[in-house]
Amino acid sequence: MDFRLKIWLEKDNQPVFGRGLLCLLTLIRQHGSIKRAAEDLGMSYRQAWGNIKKAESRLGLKLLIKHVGGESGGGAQLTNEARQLVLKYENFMHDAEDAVKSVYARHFNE
Amino acid sequence: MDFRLKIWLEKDNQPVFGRGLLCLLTLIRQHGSIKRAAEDLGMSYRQAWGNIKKAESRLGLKLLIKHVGGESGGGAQLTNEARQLVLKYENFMHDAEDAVKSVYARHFNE
DNA sequence: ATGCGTTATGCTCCTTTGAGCATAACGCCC
DNA sequence: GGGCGTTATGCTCAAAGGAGCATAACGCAT
Repeated sequence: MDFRLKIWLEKDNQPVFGRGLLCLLTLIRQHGSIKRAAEDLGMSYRQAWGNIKKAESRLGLKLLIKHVGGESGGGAQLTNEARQLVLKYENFMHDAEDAVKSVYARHFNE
Repeated sequence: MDFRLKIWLEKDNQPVFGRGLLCLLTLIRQHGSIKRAAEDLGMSYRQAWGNIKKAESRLGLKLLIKHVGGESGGGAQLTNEARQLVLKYENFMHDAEDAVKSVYARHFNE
């Protein structure tokens, strides 16, 4: 017996940031490209792009600075707001998981 | 900005108990009937019954003692194992929510 | 025997969600 | 100008999950 946990941020009762975006933005930061980040996650570019757009719309802020055409074909970089959000959510999720883990141990491992 | 949280128990990497079953079993206990519990939750009897059956199969134990026919047409009662599981999960979830709530406050409310 | 209310179960329909295809636009490089 | 790689976006298809309908079986009450 084990437990699982999902945590995400909401704004106006709509989901705006969860583990999916965390992974996506982290990889975009590494690669400088939405396309390659999506491939790394095994998800379609189509979905990655749509998720980001929806989150941006709900949050009311830009997460990515994107440029199309040029030397490498184009690319994407995280805005300052996106970097801050990634950091905040990452720390929050990590601490939350630890907290729940200890609560679980207290309730289930005797 | 706010957060949301989902917690459930797993066995062999398969979900076996979450908020849905908690509500369902609690209402079955009150009403003595799967049908009326499902109606109270606004879900179909079909789904309620299927969820319970699947959980029983994955857990490898009976959650309900059911009888069909008779005075009131039939009914269902929780087994001892079900009552224990409900209690354990309820306490675990409650404490986990409190814990995450305080983690959230620490990270987001300054 | 008939009726009633509940459990038990299959089947069809609808909605959601993601996958994948097809383009278009763009800007560097040759 | 042609090719390449990336962003941008619409469309179609398949898979999953829930809703709801249609029965069947059962056992008490009348």
